[in-house]
Amino acid sequence: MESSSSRSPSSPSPEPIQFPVNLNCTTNNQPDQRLNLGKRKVPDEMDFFADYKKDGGGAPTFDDDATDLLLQTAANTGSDQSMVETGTFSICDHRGKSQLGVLKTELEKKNLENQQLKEMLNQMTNSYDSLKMHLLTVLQQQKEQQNVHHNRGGEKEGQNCHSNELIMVPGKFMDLGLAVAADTDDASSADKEMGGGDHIDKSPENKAPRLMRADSPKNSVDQATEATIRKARVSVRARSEAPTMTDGCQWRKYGQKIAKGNPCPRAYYRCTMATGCPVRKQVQRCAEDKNVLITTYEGNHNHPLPPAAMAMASTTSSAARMLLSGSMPSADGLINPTFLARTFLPCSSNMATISASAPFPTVTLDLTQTPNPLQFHKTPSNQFPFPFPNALGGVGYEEPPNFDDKIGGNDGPPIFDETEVSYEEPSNFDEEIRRYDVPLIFDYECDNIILMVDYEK
DNA sequence: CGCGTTTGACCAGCGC
DNA sequence: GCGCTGGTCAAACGCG
Repeated sequence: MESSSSRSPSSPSPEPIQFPVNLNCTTNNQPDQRLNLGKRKVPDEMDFFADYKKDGGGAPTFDDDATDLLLQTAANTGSDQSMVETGTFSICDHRGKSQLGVLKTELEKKNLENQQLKEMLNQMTNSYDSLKMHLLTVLQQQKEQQNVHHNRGGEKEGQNCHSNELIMVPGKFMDLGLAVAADTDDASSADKEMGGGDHIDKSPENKAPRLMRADSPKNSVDQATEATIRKARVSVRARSEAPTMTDGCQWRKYGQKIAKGNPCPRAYYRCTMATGCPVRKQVQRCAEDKNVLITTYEGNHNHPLPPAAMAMASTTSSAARMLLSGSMPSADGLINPTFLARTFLPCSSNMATISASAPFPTVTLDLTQTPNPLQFHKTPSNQFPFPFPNALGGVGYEEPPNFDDKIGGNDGPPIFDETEVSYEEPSNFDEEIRRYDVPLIFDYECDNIILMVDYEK
């Protein structure tokens, strides 16, 4: 935050900002770089010196210069050149030897602790993987049972009935999801899915089951979830004085309506970043609180997104995938999406809700109650336990033409180093950050940036 | 002149 | 069948 917020807003050339999400505290932003710690070979180092600097524990008489000198001693074992050059050898000699031992012990302790933490992480990852596989297996079994049921009793009712019946039943979004085309990489099919740019899902064929690939259970479930999410909507509630949310995409207004029960007009936008992009959004102010802007996204982008747009898209798509996945049936019945939301989003337990009463499953992200704006969170790796490529809101994993120049990668989304998150923002990123007071959540395992937008100032 | 917004009309779905 | 409602279209309009 320091590097992004302290920089002059009128800085002509954007420099990479170092988000302080640093697992290993390599402290690039620490003012004192004389330690030259970057040459050390320990990859997963921790800044155990911060303890000394903070509370002086174990070395109460240290000042920073003395600490540096001692560390030089430790780094240059066998050579006293540095100490001689500083002219403080006699002062630090005895204290340095004792402190060197303390530091070595501390280093070993931290390495051991680091190893234990790694083992814990591995165990948690393994448990998560096994749980996920178990869930997918159960889902597949239930799906097969449902297919058998519909084959027996639902044949004369036709395909439309098949999907319509399921549409309103919580926990059966999987079947609803199968009713939509899955080939969204194809812009034309995506457009067709949205009604060819005219009407959304008004043709009966759009509701007919069209895709049931006999892939592995995992693929089948993932595809179904993916399709469901394409169908789903994500509603974002945020406080804003602006007429619309700036989410990084380009939108064209194509309609406005006064909806029932809300005196504020509802505006309809479609994405204009690419021809034929099926993504729509609706913007409406809350009837109860005019300061609250409700933005509802629908559809998938068929084009690459700029980083700023990817952030918002990641938020919506992640929420959709998480909560819709949580709405799928489990062995013990319906998994409570609120439970999942509070499990995976503990910092925002009241933020995410899901509605199955609407024609489409709708996820609502309430960002008007963000507890800690401007606070960076290091999320657990299982915060969003499902992959979310190109899901709702469209996290396009294709780079824009100049994406490589900005991110520095050739394949896929921006890759964040596990030990140091570095990211070069677009030219207006600082402005966006300040404008929205955006705290960032990094899901480092998924290489995902999640913008939690709090418009309230 | 091109592009985006506004706004009334139109259409489809749904409930009664 | 009718009316209500949500969603979209498209002509008119404004702006740079």
